[in-house]
Amino acid sequence: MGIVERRERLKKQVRQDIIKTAREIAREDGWQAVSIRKIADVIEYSPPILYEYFDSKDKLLEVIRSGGFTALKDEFDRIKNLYRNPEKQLVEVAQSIWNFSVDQPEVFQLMFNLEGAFCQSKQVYGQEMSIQGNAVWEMIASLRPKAADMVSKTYYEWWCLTYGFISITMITQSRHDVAKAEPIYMEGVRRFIRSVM
Amino acid sequence: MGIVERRERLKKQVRQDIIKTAREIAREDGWQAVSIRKIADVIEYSPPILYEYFDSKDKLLEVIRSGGFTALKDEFDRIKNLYRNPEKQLVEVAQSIWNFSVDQPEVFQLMFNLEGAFCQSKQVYGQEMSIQGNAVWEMIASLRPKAADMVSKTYYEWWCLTYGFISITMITQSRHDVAKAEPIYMEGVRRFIRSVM
DNA sequence: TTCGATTTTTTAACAGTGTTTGGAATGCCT
DNA sequence: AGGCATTCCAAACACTGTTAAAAAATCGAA
Repeated sequence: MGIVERRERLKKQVRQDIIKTAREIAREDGWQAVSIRKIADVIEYSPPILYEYFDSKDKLLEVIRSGGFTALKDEFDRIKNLYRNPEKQLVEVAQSIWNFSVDQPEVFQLMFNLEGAFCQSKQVYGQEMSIQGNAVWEMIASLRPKAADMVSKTYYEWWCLTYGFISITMITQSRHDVAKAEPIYMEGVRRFIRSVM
Repeated sequence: MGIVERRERLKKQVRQDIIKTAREIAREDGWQAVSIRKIADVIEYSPPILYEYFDSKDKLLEVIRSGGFTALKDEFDRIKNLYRNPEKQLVEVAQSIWNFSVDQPEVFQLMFNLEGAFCQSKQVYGQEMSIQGNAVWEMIASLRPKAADMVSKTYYEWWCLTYGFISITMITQSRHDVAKAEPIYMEGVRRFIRSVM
């Protein structure tokens, strides 16, 4: 029965190759340049093969986007368990989002449909960044006793601040000047945290 | 010589029709759905005609984007001349950006390559939102005597805050809930202004 | 091994995209 | 009316995502 297993492994490998190739092209030339045929070229298959692994191009993008949200979420949970101080937690979270956007800009772009990236599935951020069971929401809640409504409002503001900094930096700054913007971002985050404590 | 003038007028009219149609399609079905052939269909010309007015689709988008930045800039200048108090000026500016993003979301999306909109020309925000002669920069500068570096930093933070709020709202909230987010945005703006005064 | 069946892969096509070219139709002036 | 210039479009090219059918490869059993 080793044959079947080997096939399974191969299938998973090809699937991962497709995702990896899509991301590589996107990182190199932008999501605009990612096409089924180009991916097929790289993985050395004919274009229709991709539809054995993903229902459509949009579904492929959705998987990559979803993977990004999951990775971030896991990171937030890890941080929540690692530190006790909610202020420290939030600073670490902010830093991890920043690092994520620097290390995997193409995934970040896809997650928020930036720079020509376009994935239809709307519900993702709604789900992934929703209030229920959200680590960051709970961190903000434990900063200071507050009503749930106020926490949600602060959480919303937190996201706007973070997202604004990162995407404006990503859009306007060259890859070289991004490092210069980081301390401004982190300072803004710290000031924000202190303002709601 | 009235014939030549009539032709000129007609040409300008067609040019405006192209822009208007592109925006209408974008507003209705998103920038992803905007195509040369669809525009040609609406203005009742064949596709090649569009290239008499714009060198490429990207140039057409660039004109629309540029128009958005110019409109905002003019509005900022108007506000600067209208009010004396820099705090009031900035609040008005914030309000006008918000209104702009609500009234002409498709232009806002194109200006920042949001939601699948994609216009190559990178230099635009660099120019339009640059420091030199920028009304908002000067408003921030006159809030409190500060070194130019500090003003630029605050200006950067200002843009991140504004952009973050508007685009996160645009992305996550349904058209119906946008109004609910506005006071949160304006409150954030006021708090920001006070924090740098 | 060889034949038949099943699975895997590809070729070819369709409809759509941006863009260019050649020529046809139109209107203008002499 | 004839010649000229302009305006305009049909057709084509190279792409895109996607699908149907044919081909190729694989496997199981005789």
